[in-house]
Amino acid sequence: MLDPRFIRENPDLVKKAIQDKGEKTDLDQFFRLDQEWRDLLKKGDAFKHERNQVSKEIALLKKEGKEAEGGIQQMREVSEKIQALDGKIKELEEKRVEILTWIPNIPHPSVPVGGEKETKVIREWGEKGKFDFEPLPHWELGESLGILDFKSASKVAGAHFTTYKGLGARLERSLINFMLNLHTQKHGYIEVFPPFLINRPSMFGTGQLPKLEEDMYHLELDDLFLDPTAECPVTNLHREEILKEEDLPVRYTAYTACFRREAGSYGKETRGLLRVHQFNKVELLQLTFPEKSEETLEKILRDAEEVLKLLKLPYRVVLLPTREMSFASNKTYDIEVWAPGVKKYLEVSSVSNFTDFQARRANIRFRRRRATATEFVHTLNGSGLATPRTYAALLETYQEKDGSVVIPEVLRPYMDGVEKIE
RNA sequence: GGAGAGAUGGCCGAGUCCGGUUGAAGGCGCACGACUCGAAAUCGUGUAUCCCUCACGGGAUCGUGGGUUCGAAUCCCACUCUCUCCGCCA
Repeated sequence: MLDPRFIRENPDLVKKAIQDKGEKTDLDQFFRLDQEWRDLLKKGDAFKHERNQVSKEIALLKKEGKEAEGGIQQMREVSEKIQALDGKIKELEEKRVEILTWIPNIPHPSVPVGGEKETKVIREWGEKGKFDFEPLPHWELGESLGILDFKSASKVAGAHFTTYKGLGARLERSLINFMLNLHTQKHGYIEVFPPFLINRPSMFGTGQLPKLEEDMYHLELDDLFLDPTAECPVTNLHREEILKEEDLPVRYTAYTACFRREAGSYGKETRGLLRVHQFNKVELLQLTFPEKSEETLEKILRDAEEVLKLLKLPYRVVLLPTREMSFASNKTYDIEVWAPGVKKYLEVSSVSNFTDFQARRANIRFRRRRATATEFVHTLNGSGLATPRTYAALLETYQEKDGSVVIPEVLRPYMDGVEKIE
């Protein structure tokens, strides 16, 4: 959510952001409602002031045992007016906030304007391996090795789910542990293990609601959502809080399962592990000072890249253009790992600076030492990393001609020394 | 799921029966100042948030939402959450 005052003062900037992000929010309607709301608010406050004054007088008179019927009569009328006004004010306020929640965050000036074509490659890392045989896609490798089983998963849950088996399950768990250890031990994050079910106010807080309701699994009976990304539960750990200066920056890393309906995203890129309804992800998240968020974005990006470097998986970093980034984001980098079997770069991480957008919705503030005013923190997060596509790239990159897969060295301690799956 | 207790400012905690100068006593914490070579201790002062307004000022908020009333932290209703006990259960 943007600051209404900022919107009033920078209507053109906000309009441009709406346009650049491909949203359709009616800003003029917002201004009409906002003005009307403020006018009525002023009127209502004047009546309330009168009521408060006279009520005090009545209290005094009563205390002295005197008659106060005149004032009471007068206030009866005023109260009716207040009630009528309050009704209208509330209605306007709701409409106003409704529009407010549909205004996206403003993209950073460095973000290219436009759609997918404008995606900018920032850097590439690693040598794409040369194979003296035709590398297989991970689903073929996984099934022939007996470590990935899509059939049994579909029996249990449906299409686009996976069962990991044997050393395959072990490999998945190793990846998660490796990443968590890296981020907690080398990068200074505190590990958290949050709930996987999330309530409506929290989902609003991080900006998934109202826009993405259809993309999430929802438990109707309890009105809870299945965690689509650890960003949701972890950011909301601090919802409605005022942090102290010394609490910042807050750095969390969290493993969670992630659940996404992926409604409407059929087509290509859906085979094997490329697009699944349930996956594992280790997330990096920071709450920080407004003046620090830009450098923090770069830091989180590096922390996430480190995972691929250690796994020795070639990747590239891209800067998303305005239409590709999320509603709440100010600037987003994607990390894409090279998967030689499917011969594609696969998105394994999305690293975003949300500036104060989520903090305002979730009401996460901080106070500087010696300051009286509160400020909104800046929230940032990035996957560090999502496992399915990392797993896919790993199988495809480390495959041998005989269909076996070598375990990257950094993972071997987590695999009890297993060097190869065959 | 059943029974009971509770939800008040950064924290603890009065006030709620008997509605009225209570945005809220007291304490802790924190900030500033005095004392001190410095510190501790002590003393003094200050210390919720949000909204409207250029400002003066005004309004709102005592878990959330309704209601009663001229007036609600205080009365009524619903809901949410926390704690204790019982039941059930991975």
